Amino acid sequence: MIRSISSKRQVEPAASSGVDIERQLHEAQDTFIRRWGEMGATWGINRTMAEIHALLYITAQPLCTDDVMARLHISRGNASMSLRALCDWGIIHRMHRRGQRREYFESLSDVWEIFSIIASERKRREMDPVLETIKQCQRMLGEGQIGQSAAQRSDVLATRRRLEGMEEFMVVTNKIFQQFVGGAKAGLNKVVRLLLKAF
Amino acid sequence: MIRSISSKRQVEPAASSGVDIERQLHEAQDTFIRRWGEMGATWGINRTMAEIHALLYITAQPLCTDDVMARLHISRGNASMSLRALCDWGIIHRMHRRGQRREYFESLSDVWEIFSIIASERKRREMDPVLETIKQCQRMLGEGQIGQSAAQRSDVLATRRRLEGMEEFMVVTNKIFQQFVGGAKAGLNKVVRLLLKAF
DNA sequence: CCATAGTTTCAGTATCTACTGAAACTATAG
DNA sequence: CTATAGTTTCAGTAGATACTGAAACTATGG
Repeated sequence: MIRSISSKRQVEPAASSGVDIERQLHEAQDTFIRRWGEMGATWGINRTMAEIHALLYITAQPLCTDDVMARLHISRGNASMSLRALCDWGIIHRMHRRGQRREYFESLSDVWEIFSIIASERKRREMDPVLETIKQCQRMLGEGQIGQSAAQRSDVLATRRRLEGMEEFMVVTNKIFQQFVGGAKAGLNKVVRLLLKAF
Repeated sequence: MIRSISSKRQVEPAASSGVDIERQLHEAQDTFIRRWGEMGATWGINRTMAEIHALLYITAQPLCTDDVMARLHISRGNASMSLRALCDWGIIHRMHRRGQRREYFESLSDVWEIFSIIASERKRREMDPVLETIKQCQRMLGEGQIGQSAAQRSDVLATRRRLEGMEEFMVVTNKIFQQFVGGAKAGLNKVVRLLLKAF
């Protein structure tokens, strides 16, 4: 019996059925989706949102809310809200099919664009507040440091220098970042072109 | 009464006491530490570790475990383990003071170096596995796609194209990244110099 | 070998975030 | 207006992570 199965495989190497192919495609997609979700989770994007996006990206087809629910085993509320959030970010789009009331969603196809959107959002929400805090700290240390002991003076100076170091780093990083992001929207960007030329 | 207070301030503008200065420094440092901890949390570095590092960075002084515990109100176990983890990462160092058995810790002072260490670690833990998964998916779709319907063939091809798009993006991003990181260790790096020249 | 400083482990707990399932609400076609 | 598709809200809960406090363990100086 075992032999007959394996011999069958040998006889019909190219005859994998349509069902097999579909299952294989499905499995490959799920592998990608799962990994993408895990990565998203450690990047401050919640797992489900990352998975929905991965699904739309990898299938390269418009799917409706029920498709997403079924494929990822999530509730209607979750699917609906997550899809809306992804639309708000602009990394997926709503799509109508004429003659159908039902709405479909599809992912942007350009990875550079997707990442530039995500990255800009993260910069705004995470880098900018830190820069603001650094400035605030600098203001707090800018006033009234006359008359203290030498030791205190040097402590204040040391902290100020550290704040400056951090500020400089973030400002420069932001500049690089904006080049990367701004350029990405116009296809292969300036930074990339420069780098590929240079190395 | 109110007037007398304000006039006193005018008369002695430079006479803020040593205690005031210390409190002010302390507050500014805490502000930074808190914000840094929040940022770390959304970046996959846990809040306490980020705070410990922020403390050592911003005070610019070697502190011992008990200092850290007291300043951040955390338990001995937590402090000890987090300090060890930071040492393992290499963004803080142990330091001995002669004649004392007690160990002190101090932060690297170069922000570029700190970030290149953190970033490399994140790349290794998060980007690399994704690249690996993409390759795995490609292998899964590389075999046995003969004999299926035209629709199935096109689905498989579409998914393959998406995998390729993602792979290309990650490979290029990794290259940029390594330049950034590798160069950072040698002070202002190649990427930065290129960019500052170009823009 | 003892005393002490320091480190690691761990069970229990607190905290946080995301998710479900249901209900309420809104929009549209007929 | 009614039926239906679709969206939003929310209370309760599940699951994950990180933290504490204590105990066990390790290393070192004397």
